[in-house]
Amino acid sequence: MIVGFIKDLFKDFLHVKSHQILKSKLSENGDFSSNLAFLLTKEYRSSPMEVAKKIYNDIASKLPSGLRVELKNGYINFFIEWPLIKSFLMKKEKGYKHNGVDYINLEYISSNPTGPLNVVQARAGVYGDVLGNMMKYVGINVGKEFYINDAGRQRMLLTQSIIARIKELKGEESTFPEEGYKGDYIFSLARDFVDESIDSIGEKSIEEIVNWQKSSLKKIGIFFDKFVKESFIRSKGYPERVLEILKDKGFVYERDGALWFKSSNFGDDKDRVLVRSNGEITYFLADLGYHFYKYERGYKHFINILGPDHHGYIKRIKAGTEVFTGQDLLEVIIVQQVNLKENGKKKRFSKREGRFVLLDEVVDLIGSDVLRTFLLLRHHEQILDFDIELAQKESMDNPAYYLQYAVARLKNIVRKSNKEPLNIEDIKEIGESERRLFIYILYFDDLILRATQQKEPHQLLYYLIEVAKEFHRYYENYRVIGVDEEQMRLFLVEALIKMFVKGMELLSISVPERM
RNA sequence: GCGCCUGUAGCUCAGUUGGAUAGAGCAGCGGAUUUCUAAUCCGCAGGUUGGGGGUUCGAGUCCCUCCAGGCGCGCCA
Repeated sequence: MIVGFIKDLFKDFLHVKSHQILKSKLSENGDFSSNLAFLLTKEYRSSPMEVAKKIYNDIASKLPSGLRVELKNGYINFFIEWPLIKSFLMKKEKGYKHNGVDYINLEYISSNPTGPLNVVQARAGVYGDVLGNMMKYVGINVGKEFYINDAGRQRMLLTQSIIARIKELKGEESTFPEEGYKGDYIFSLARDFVDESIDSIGEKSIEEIVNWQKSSLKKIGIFFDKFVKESFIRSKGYPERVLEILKDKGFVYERDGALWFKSSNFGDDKDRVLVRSNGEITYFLADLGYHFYKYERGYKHFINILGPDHHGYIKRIKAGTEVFTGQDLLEVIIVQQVNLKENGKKKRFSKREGRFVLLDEVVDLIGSDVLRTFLLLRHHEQILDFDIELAQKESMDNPAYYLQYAVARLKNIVRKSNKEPLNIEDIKEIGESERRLFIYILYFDDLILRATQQKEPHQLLYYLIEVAKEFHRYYENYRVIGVDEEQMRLFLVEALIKMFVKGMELLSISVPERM
């Protein structure tokens, strides 16, 4: 935690809110810089450079060995030299001080079990998965959860669709439900359950589809701590319990035979139905029940990752949750859509019509590493175009290989060298190129913390690509094996391997031994 | 109409909760291998950050407005 260490030098200036220690872009400006002087020009009534000088006088006596300071244009620039790098590398603990909430529920994908997973769902999946991994890495206690909507109307439609196909198979007369599911997989389910009793088809087909989904998730390296079924939530009476609380607090009223939640009190466009006039509860009330179940298990903060078509849902689910927790505990993150394209032209994506790109197909075609990288390569609020032909054609240019190749080169050096890396205590000096790489290693934990706080996993991917670039350049210019510095450089090589392995584990990109 | 998101190089995108000279990949052009893996590296070229106004030491980033695109607005989930 090099950034925190530098910031601690400025103990007298903690009141300055937007003080930042930034990683410098240009090496002439040092490794890190502080913008503090700019923020204090008013208070000190003098120019940034003058302020910087005063600040420097304050901290000069506290500077540890290996930390050099230069003042430039009002910036306070820090140069990290080997003695300081060494002391950081020798520290055992990461030194994260995460403040506040540390028991977080992270819910993502949460699809209807009405068909196999597709590429669109995989985006939110990969995003949530990596975010969860990073949270765990920085020491936050987080539960990754998948909510299975195995109840309600969509389930009924699924069952009806299958029954209709079974009748077709048997040559009986049947009418396919108007909004039924038309995908090919319905035929295969129909064949599986052709001799099944009508009553059990619903449950068995859901079971089957959930298994498909779980195997797809495994295939692309997305993992959950827990799966929760809507049917479980309903059978345990959670929706009713929430309903009672909402009633007690006076947020429920009856109109047209239905029960409504006063979500408009919380900034929603209009009120929302909790119980339909036919007595059935809505998806919304069941979902509130699910959130109550999360709350009951002691979670202090909930994060839901949803698709953009759900943004109209945010207000009401936040409002409902706030009523029974008494606090604003729910945070909703929208991961933007994936546009499926075919030869540059936009393709209609509809689950019911059965026209969508199956996750399994894509993974088989381009591989999990390439797909994950492709999905993580953009900010989650950026719409992403996915063209399967193009993705296949360009898969060789995918950054996943660039990262993996760097690791393969590193591991190859270790294999081929017959020497041992130098003990860190015995390393007296390093070159500038090595120093730059060590700085990347030092900053790694800071970067993860930043990416986690901002909930932007793509930052980690970009960072690893940047380090890989720095290493590939190093590799072209310096030899490890057979030179005087071999053992020192072996130490660097092993440190880099550790960092890449850690980073790629968080991203669930596989680490090759050779390529 | 209202709400949310987006607009940065020919294309696809990064850009530090406002920081120094806006960066990468692809595409284009030109180079580098008797030495640990060329799935690599180096160089050249490419920009009115959608338009306009504002806030300030400083704006791609914040505010206002206009333009363009996407998504949502159900007693579906």
